[in-house]
Amino acid sequence: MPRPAMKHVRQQQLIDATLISVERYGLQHTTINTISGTAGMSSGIISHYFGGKQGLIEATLKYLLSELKQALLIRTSGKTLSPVTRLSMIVEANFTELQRSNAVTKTWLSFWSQAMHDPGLARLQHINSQRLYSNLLFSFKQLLPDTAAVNAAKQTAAVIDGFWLRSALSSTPEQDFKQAQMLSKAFIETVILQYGENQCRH
Amino acid sequence: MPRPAMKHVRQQQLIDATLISVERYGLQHTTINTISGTAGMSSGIISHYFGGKQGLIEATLKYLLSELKQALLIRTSGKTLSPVTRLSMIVEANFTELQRSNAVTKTWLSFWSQAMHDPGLARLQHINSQRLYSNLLFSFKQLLPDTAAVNAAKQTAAVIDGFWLRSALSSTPEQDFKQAQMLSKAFIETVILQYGENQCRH
DNA sequence: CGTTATTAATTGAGCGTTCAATTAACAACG
DNA sequence: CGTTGTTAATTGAACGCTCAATTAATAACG
Repeated sequence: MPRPAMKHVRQQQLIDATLISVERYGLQHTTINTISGTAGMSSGIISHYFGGKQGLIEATLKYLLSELKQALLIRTSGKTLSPVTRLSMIVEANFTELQRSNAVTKTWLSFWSQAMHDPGLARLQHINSQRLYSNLLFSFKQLLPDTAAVNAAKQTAAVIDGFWLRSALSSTPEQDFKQAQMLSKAFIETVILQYGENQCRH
Repeated sequence: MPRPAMKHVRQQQLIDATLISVERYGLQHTTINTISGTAGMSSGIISHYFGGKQGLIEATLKYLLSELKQALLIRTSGKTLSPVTRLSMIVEANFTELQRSNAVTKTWLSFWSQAMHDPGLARLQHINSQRLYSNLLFSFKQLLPDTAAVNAAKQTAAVIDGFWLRSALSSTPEQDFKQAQMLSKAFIETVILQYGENQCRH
């Protein structure tokens, strides 16, 4: 059955199966058997398409990173948005349904803890962390003086990641994620408003 | 060598060795051999004192939780502090030298990802998360109306956890932690000040 | 000498990787 | 249109390794 398109399909199926397996068993107890079993294939296929378990793990992380990137692009590219609206879009991109899903939250957390000991994963994690900051900074600079914009961007990045983390670990993730999104946007308003107030008094 | 005090000492030595091992190899590659080797003992001792590897892991997490609790108590108990000062103390307690150390950041992250699949660890994590929020809420309620205080406490908890996470994963943790502490306090000032401004206009 | 503390060796389950064998699809050819 | 050769896709058993737990032996006290 030599089908050239098969490779692409199989790889995505295995990535999906990895997410499901991590959701069910955690990364620690995810084995090539739990993954290949979930995908309805045999264990050998993983080494064949990804060179080994580690290769599949990294491919899965890259997939999540690209999904996060696209979530923002869909909301912004081609459109002309006000800085405040664009900041809202950044928040929303980080709280999409996919990002809130159990499978993905568990996977992100597992990857983060692994990233501290794996230079390859650390690099990917760092790129992602920087991207959030850069995106925020771009919009804040259109609203605030540079120094204030830098601080606002750093604080907002922390708020988003912090809310995301606390929601993911919460016993009621659904409602916590929803409120997290609101409070993140409220936080941005506060930061901007605060500067306006200060300016009145100076 | 039956020394009654030995038990206590050995247990703490093994907990310390666990932290060192997690720092060096990550929780994933931390084995009873890397721990007992670091402690200068043999592997069997872990089962003897903790019933197994998992028991030692949980004891180590409990140790970190108690250290975090004490860091705040030392800064507040017995003293009469203004609400704003107390909020500063809460921030500082979450960014102590111990909490910033490589061994501890790696350990926390590993535990968090495990907590999503281990009810025992999840319970401990949840208690800790709630404690930060409760502590913040207590002081904010002395400064703001209830609704505003609740939101401020949630946002501040997210800021602290978010900054902590981003600093821990940063390639320059030292300076990032330092700035994180500053910007966390700055946010608290902003929230309080912001409310004062609003009141003038209403 | 009995008790407790500790070690060192052993066990057995679980894991990722490898690879020879199998299957399925297409292509070339008569 | 059927036969055959070729190639890619896939399987799953076998292998070697790692690790947590167990065990029995040793050492240090009272």
